Amino acid sequence: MTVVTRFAPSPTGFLHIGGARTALFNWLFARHHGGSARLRIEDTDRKRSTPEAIEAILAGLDWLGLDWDDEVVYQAERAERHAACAKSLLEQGRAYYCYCSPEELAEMRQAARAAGRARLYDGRWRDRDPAEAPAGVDPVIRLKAPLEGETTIEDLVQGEVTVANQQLDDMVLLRADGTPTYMLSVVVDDHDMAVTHVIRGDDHLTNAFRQTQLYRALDWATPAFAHIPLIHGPDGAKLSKRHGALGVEAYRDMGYLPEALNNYLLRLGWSHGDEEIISRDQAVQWFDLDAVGRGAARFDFAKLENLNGHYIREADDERLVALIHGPLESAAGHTLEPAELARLKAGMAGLKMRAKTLNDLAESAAFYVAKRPLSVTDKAAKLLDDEARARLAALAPRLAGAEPWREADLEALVRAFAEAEELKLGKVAQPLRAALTGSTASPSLFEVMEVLGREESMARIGDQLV
RNA sequence: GACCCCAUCGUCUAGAGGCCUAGGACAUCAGCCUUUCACGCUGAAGACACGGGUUCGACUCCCGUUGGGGUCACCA
Repeated sequence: MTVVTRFAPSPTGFLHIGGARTALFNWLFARHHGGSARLRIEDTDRKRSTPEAIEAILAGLDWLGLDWDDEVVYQAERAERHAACAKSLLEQGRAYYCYCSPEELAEMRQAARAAGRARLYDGRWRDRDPAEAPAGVDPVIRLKAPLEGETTIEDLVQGEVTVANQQLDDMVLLRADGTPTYMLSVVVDDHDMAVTHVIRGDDHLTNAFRQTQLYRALDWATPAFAHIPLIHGPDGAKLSKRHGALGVEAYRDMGYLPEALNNYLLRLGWSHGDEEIISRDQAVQWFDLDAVGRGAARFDFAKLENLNGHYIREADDERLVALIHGPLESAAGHTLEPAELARLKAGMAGLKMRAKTLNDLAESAAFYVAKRPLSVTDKAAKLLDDEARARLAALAPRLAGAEPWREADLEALVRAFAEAEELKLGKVAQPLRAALTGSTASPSLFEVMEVLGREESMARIGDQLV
C-alpha cells in the first residue's frame, strides 16, 4: 500500500506554528515511506475563509520548504460530491432529515447539559415519518449513528482509544442550505484522495470517532489515524499569540532561518535517540510515527534561538548577505554599493559566529556599511577618553604605514606597539574598536581592519582624533 | 459538567522490568580560551507528580488520586 498523507488547513488565518508542525510531520512521513503528501484547503466555511489566508499558508509552506504532490484540492469545489454522499446515505436509510429549529436544538442542548448527558441531540426525527415535517422548514441531514456499543480507533500515536456510542449524537452531514459540514467533507475527501494516514493535531481526536462512524455508514475503509500532541505556551496553557502562536512569516521576520524552525519543530514531540541537529535528509530517513511523543510540548524560544544560531553559523556567507541586505539598507539609510556588499561578505565569517537571529546579524553588521563619521555608542565613547585618544594618535602613523594590510600582520603590529608602550593589549584594542566600529563588541579587531581596508580604517581612526 | 488524552531535570527529551549511581540538548551557574562580544572546551546544579498494587526486582505493567490539556455547533 502506498502511503498518502494530507495536510488540510482551513484558510481562516496564517499558517501558525502548530499547523507548520502538522504539515512537517505529514510531509516527512510521506517522504520517508516513499508515498505522496497532498495539500487540501478546507475552505468550506465561506464566511471565514479568505484568499489572503490561502496565500499566507501557501507562502508559509513554501518558506519551510514543504512541497506537495498532485494538485491542491479546494474543498469548497467538491460540495456537490459531498452532498451526493449524504443523499445516498439518506436513500439507504443510514441518514435522515431533521426539521428541528435552532431554538429546539438550544433547548435540547441545555437540557442535556443540565442532566449531565453527553448526547446533545435527542434524535427526535430519527425514526419519525417525514410526512410529519413542518411546512416551510428546510431540513438538515443527520447520520443515523449507532445508539449502542462503542467505537474504537487505533491511533498510531495515542494507541487504542474507545468511546461509548452513547456519547456521540447524530451529527449533521448536510446543512439546511444544502452545504456539507466539515465532518462529511473531510471523510469524503480523504476517501476520494485515497488518504491512508490522517496525521493531525490532538484536538481532532474526538472527531475521529464520529468520522469512523461515517466511514462505516459509507462502507469505506477507515484510514490510519495519528493524533499528534498540541504545542503549548511556556506556561503550559494553550499557545497564545504572545507565546509564539504566530504565523511562520512572523518567525521569518524575527530573523529565524527555515531550517532552524524545521529542526526545532521536528524535535518538539519527536526524537531520534540523542540527536539534536537533524538535517532534512536525515529527518526523512529517520522520521516515523512510533517516535512521536504523546504529551503536549511547551514552546521554548531559547532553544529555537540556539538552533537558529547554529544554522546561521553553518549558512553560506553569500546567502546571509542576501538575507540581511534589505534590512541593512533601510537601517543604514542608503543603497548598498558593490564595495559595501563585498565588505559584508568578507566580514561575514566573523559576524555570523556572534548572531542568534538574522536581525542580530544585520545589527552587528551595520558598522561595516555605515557612513563616516560613525555614530558611537555611549559605552564606546567612554573608551575614547583623552588618554585613549593619545594612544590612538601614537599608533595611527604606524598603522598607516603597515605593509601588508593583513589581519595577522596588523595584529603583530598592534601587539608590538602595546608592548613597547608597556600597555595591556586591551588598552589599545578597545579604543581602536570603538573608533572602527562605534561599539564595544565586534568581531576580531584585526579581521575588521582587514575587511574595512586601510583607507576606511585610517579615516575612522582619524575621525576620533580631531 | 460529561467524555477522552497526557504526566522523567525550569524546557525539549532518552529510557520498551534488572544495562539507571536515570543519559543527551537548551537555559542557568563556575572555570578555561580571549583585545571585546561570541564561538568552543571543561565542570556543577537540576527530574522519574503522589498513593496503592503486580513482580525476586519497577521510571518502565495495572488501579486510584492529583495536576495539565482537548472535545462537546447547521465552525473547521
